[in-house]
Amino acid sequence: MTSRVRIAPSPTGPLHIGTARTALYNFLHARHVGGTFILRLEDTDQVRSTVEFEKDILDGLHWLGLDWDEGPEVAGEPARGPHAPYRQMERLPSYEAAAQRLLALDMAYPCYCTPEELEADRKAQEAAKQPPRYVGRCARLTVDERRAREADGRRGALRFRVGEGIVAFDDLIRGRVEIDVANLGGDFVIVRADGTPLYHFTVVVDDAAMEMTDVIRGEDHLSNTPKHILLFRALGHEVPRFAHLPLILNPDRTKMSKRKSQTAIDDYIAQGFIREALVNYLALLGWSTGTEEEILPLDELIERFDIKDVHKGGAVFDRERLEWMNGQWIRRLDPDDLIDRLRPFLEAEKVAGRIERIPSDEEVRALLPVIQERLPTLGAIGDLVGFLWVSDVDVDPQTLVPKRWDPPTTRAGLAAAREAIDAVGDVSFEADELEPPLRALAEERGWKAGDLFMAIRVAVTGRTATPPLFDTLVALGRERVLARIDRAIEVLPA
RNA sequence: GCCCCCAUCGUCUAGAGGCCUAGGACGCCACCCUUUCAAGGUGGAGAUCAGGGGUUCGAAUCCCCUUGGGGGCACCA
Repeated sequence: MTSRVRIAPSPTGPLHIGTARTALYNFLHARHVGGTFILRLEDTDQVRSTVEFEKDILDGLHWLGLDWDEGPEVAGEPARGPHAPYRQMERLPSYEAAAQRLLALDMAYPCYCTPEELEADRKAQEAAKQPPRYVGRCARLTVDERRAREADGRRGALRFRVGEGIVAFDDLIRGRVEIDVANLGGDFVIVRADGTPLYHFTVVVDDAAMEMTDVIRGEDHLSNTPKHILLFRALGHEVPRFAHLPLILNPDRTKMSKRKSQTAIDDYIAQGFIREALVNYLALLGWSTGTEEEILPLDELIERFDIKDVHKGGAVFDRERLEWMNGQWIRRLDPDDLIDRLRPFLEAEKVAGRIERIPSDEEVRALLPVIQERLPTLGAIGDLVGFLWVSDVDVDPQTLVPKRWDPPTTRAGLAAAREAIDAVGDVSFEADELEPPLRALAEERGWKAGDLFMAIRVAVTGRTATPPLFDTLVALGRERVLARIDRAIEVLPA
């Protein structure tokens, strides 16, 4: 049978790094083995689920290039795949039917315990240093007793009988795992008193209905797997294979969380990380090719990926390494592509008031040779060359004076440089034409070229670190260079 | 508290009994290149392979124990 895998996010928050990685691994596995990648929305938590988050998650997965073969309808696009709907709140009847079946088989029973009773049980167990578990108060209720409680107006939640014994399975990544049913915490609730189904139940009903063959998910579900296996069996369905991925960790090695790390894919996108880098980085967080290659495009990842090579230990998310990889990928982008991707960031700079005008594609293209290898992220564009698109720059008199120079020398240097630059003229205002006269000037006056260049750099950009000076002067244009040097001379202390 | 999982440089990792006086990458430090900043190049510091027992002629690699870390035990997902 061909392999069927899925990503089943819950729209209770923006697309999370961990969800993205799980989606990626499922996607890589599906594509590698020629299987089917399914997207299912688990929105049964009505309180926390929103359509905004739903859209955010879908957009994020698309952005990453993780396209699914089967999934829910979105924005007018019909659902894809033979198992629609792919949104759990639209599948309520199937959970209801499954619940009725388990009830009829007495594999599940209504539980009328109140939250207070349950809470009291829990406290007592905690005090006795016992693991929390459902005590089974409603497990043996007779039909009459149930009827009496219903007559009292009490609505029962539905609990699944876990029974006893050992549940074992062969995890694709971890090997054989055996868990005693006695450690599951007793009979667990599968349907709330209000009739809405719970995660452990819906996930199994759907995985069964959608014919999933491999369930690839985070290690945090490892301990829950026996519950799922029990449910698959109770439902009379074949149990899929499981693969539990190592967790992505905060620097303190706890499960990656919003509180301690940046977890929203949106934020990475907004900062100018590109999909190739994020995908490449995430793929290598918990898996490796076994070789020393690390810059790998998606098609290459698909070709090399094997679920059996996934690591067992958790991996700390290292933003520095992601940034390095992002730089690697930015350098590999085609000019037109880079220009397109830079545009939203230039617009954002404008909106934020950090630049006054958005440059044309041609302007940006001319800059590419000197900025492409200097961008760790797309968002760094403003910081790098934003001085090009503002009318004036603030020049700090202190930094304007090179370390080995004093104000008078700087004044003389800038004045002489202005003259030399002016002499180059408009027509030949190019890097190759500007450099010789300025070097000659430095030599003639006995200045270190670096000092003279630094004074000019600060005068025209307001900063000490910029792309190569002559390219910068050309990008600025003759008029502005001359004007900015004039202004700089004015701010110099007397 | 109970159950489960995990354990190689600070971090991501290579390593599936001898090729390991443990390799690569990020980060860090030098140097080279160089007008600054990057990029690139070269070199360096950095892991007694968590510790202890076995098995074996031989163990980072296999087994056991200990320790440490993590995850799970909801009418959340």
